[in-house]
Amino acid sequence: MAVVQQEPGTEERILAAARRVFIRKGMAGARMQEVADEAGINKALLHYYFRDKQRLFEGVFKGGAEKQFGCIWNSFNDSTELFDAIERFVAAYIDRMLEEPLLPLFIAQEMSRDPEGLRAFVDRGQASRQRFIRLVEEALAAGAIIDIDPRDLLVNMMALCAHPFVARPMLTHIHGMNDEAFRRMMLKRRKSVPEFIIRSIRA
Amino acid sequence: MAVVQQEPGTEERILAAARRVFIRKGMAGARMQEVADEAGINKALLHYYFRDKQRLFEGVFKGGAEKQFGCIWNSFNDSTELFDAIERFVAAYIDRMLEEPLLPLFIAQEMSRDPEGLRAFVDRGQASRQRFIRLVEEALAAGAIIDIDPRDLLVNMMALCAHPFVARPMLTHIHGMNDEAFRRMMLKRRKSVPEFIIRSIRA
DNA sequence: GTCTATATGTAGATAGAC
DNA sequence: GTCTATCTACATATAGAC
Repeated sequence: MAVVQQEPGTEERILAAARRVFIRKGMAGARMQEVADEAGINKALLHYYFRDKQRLFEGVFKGGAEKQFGCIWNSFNDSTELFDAIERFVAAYIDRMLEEPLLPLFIAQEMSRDPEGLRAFVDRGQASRQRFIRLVEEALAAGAIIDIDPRDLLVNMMALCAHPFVARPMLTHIHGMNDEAFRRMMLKRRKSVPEFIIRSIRA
Repeated sequence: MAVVQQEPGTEERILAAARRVFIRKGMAGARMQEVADEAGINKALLHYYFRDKQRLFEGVFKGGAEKQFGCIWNSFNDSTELFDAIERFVAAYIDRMLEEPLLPLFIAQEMSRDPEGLRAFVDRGQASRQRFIRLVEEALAAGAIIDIDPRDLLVNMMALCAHPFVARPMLTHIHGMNDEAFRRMMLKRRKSVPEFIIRSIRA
């Protein structure tokens, strides 16, 4: 069976458009008309493919945890040592979010609106978090780091990665940055954040 | 003129109710009906006091930067030395947000929706940020800290304070915390975060 | 599958009595 | 100043032709 570069079908165009609109405006702010426009169709057809707004939302994000964050959680599987794991995690997180800078704020928003709903995003990473905690315990046993709660450390790592994206409008305004300058700042942080963390926990 | 404990008037009840609803649901998700209900009045009266939703929103948050974040920015004015400033800032930030845990996410959300709108929240802190940067430069000149971009340091401080509130639904679910457990965690971070930062930058 | 046209529901806003 | 009732606008959703 020959695999050719397909024109994206209507359903895929809808999903892609809906994804962009939902992430930009959130569930509450998104408009079916806007999705239809971006997909190059009309509202009726949108409802033909996805009966209502809720189902469209789920169609876009259900089971998508793997695609959204898989590469980030998996970064823990590539490491056998804590400092290396930290470097890889931060790099994976920032690289992923540079592709879709509005994602962190969107996830936070929707988890706050409907805590049950996007739970899949969280549960998926359970195994990887366990693995991370073990790396911390091993580093502690080896005398490589000071005594620190692994969960606190993970919170700090995610905070240092995610916050600049969440607070992006504030930061860009304060420092008079454009999109390109923001990108450069995040690429610098890709190196400086692991250093910041490791300096803090090294024994 | 005797100052007595007044029953809150209608306008104040509206402002308080609107504030709660806006912060809980965001501008897009908030409903005038819900505000009216919480204020114990009807929609018509709401429009009598504030012509439309936009004006109600501005009535609640315009010029409120001082009330929202004043105590946080001012924390820099109490210190003559960097490490002390960091401790006070983190404590002030976390204490303030424990009073109103949804505020960080709300601000991020609305700044993203309308970057011009809540700019006052940002500009207000300009002088305090300058003061902080000077403290960093002095500490650097005194050989107390390693070479670090003061702006990056400030971003890290805000990240470590704000992120747990932004990601609160995720964290509470992952760790199976209730509200009280979350509060305890943040009170612990009130001490551990400054230590984390200072360990990282100390020369 | 895709469209035009329309129905239904809901939220914001106003009119007018008291 | 506060209410009931109503209007208008808009967003979601459906009917039905092609």
